[in-house]
Amino acid sequence: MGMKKISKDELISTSGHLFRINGYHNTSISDIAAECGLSKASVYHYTPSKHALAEAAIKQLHQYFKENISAVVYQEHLSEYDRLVKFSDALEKFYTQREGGCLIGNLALEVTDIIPELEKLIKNYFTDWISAIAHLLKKKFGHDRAKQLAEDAVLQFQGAVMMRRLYKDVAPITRQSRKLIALLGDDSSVN
Amino acid sequence: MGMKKISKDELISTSGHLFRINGYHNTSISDIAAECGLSKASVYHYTPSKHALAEAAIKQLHQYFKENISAVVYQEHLSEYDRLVKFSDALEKFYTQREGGCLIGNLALEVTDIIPELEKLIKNYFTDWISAIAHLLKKKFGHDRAKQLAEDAVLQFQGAVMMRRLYKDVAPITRQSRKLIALLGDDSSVN
Amino acid sequence: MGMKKISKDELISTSGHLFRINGYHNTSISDIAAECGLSKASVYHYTPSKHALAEAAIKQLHQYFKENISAVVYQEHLSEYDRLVKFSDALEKFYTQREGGCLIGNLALEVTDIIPELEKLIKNYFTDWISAIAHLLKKKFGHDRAKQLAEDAVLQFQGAVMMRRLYKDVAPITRQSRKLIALLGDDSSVN
Amino acid sequence: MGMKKISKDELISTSGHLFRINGYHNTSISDIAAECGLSKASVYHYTPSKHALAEAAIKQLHQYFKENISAVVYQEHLSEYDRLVKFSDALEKFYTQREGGCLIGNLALEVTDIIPELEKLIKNYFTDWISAIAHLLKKKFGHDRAKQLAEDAVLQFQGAVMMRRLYKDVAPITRQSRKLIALLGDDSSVN
DNA sequence: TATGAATGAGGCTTCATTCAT
DNA sequence: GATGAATGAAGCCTCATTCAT
Repeated sequence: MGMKKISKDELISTSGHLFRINGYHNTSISDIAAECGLSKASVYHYTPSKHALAEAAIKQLHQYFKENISAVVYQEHLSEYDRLVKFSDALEKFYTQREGGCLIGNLALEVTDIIPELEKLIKNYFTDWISAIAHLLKKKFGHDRAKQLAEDAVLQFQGAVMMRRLYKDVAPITRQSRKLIALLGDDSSVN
Repeated sequence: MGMKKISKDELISTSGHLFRINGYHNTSISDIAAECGLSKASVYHYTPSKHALAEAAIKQLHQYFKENISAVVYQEHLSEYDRLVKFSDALEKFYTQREGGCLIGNLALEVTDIIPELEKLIKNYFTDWISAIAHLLKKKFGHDRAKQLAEDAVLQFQGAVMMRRLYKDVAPITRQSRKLIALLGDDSSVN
Repeated sequence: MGMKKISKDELISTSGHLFRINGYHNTSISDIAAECGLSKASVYHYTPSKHALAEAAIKQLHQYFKENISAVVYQEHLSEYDRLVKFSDALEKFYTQREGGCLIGNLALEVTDIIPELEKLIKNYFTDWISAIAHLLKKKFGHDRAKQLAEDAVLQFQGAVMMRRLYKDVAPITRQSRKLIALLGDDSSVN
Repeated sequence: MGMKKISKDELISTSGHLFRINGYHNTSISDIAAECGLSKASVYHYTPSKHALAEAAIKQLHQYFKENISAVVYQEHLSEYDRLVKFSDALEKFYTQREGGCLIGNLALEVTDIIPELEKLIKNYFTDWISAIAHLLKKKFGHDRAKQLAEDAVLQFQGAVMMRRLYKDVAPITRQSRKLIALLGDDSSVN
């Protein structure tokens, strides 16, 4: 009883996982503890509260997003189009792989009113996401329109992720990915 | 104490309202009772359980949707375009007026795993919605493509509604409405 | 299930009893429930919190004090001396009968820092007590000195009650009662 | 983390300090550890339990009392009166300086039932205190009356210390000190 | 129909304590 | 000696639900 069973990072990602799949309220500290092979009390060795766990999970995911998904966007040696493709693919893969939708989107709906501190974090995440896309669209569409298109792209992914959860079908996600890429594609028919 | 006469319908819509604004888990029978001017125990004269209340709220909203929003779609004496405009406007108004997002979308995320009976109901709702839109797009786009476009439209509204909740800005909703209409619009440029 | 097992007043006095005997922290809601023949959850049918129970117990005791102990003090048709005797006897009887000391004195030490709302209530109680005694001493000693003597009398009772708890001997209480009466007695030797 | 070397004595006096200010139940081992710059686990290198800490704190204070406060009482080369003045002054200073009342008095109320071993220790402390005072009063008042007066003096200090805690005013303490001295004062009038 | 009373189950959190390093 | 990790037990409180009136 002194050998680490898990790291704080693992606790947070496990919590995030459960929150995403089952929802915040529907995930008890007991569930988290069980999933981690810890006792309930031990969870509190790593975190002061369930709220804090949600907060940490959001931050962790945001960090992951920055490092593994949106980073390409700022690799200025690549063409905007290439960057958009890479970004979009990464996003698609990300949401295609994990069931249960988008942790942050889900938490946005479920706990924003209950844990006001999270609102800012959640907005930060989406704002970053929108900015990343807008950054690539700016040259072609101008600042304002790029912003709008980016916002729409994000909201489409969120909607797609919800549909995927409901219908167990990843097609909508793939489709939004293609629509995003098409924004910088030659021309033609995609809407 | 209250002696307020309320109808079952009012109870259900009040429940739906609270579920939408505060979430399912974050709305207690007590909250519902208080909002209706009833005692907690009295709520159980109208419904056998909280689950049932969620179920009823979904059905009620679905019904409302059919009667007040999607009905136009099948008024075959109007042009597809006119019907789409009316439908889209109704939808926009619907989501623009009520804060807290989409009851059914929210419930989809929060209670689908916990009350399996609801999954079918929720799917029915979205399927109806998709069908309604697809019905209008069929002639122009063909069955399959219409279905896809309709699904995308729905998912865009859902995403927009989430954004609106987060950023307190209805613009995204309005935008999705216009995009939907543009699908049958004369020419080009909207994506 | 539906027949009253206890009244709110009984719950409060039972709580007060246990707080006085065992202390606030050392009395659990479980203990209170058991003593009342209720389940833990049922306690919350009558009170919103343990804090509130302490608050209510203080108020209840204060009320009892006003109605049954300090009331005599203001029966202006009696001589000051007679009133002091009656008051002092009542006080002696009160503290002699119940083990565990003074609820309010105990709570003053244990929860004042933890439930700041209680501080005012506790002060109110002691201030009333002091005022009652001072009211009787005023004529003989003048306002300021009467106040001091009254404060000392109160503090002596509190100290006596603590000693009684420790040594299981009521003599100190009886002694303080006599000393208080002697303040308006003929003259002589009591200090 | 802290690596602060502290002695067992410091741990005990810090514990006593916290117990006095915040109460026994309201002071956690964590609090004590933090105040000492130790980790929670390290506290257990100095003491086997929280109970033992309370016990040690009482003994430590008792020892302090004997060495620094009551010692004068037995310096038979001084007059009783002079010794009483010195004793009383020391006591007044002692209780005036430290907020939170009397550790031992507080513990008497809060943990006597929960840690029966402490009862004897607490009685010992007060018995020593009473004996010290009685020792000085014996000649003038006779053994029995001296004992009573001493007990009353102690109980008055305890009451005063409680009042001081509640009203943040040291006057009552000072007053009891003067009353004690007056017992051997030349003449009359103090009660 | 309406509701006050009651409750089992469960949720979050704290805490004293142990133990391997 | 010092401490991070872990935990059983317990505490406060909420909640959906039942039932007698």
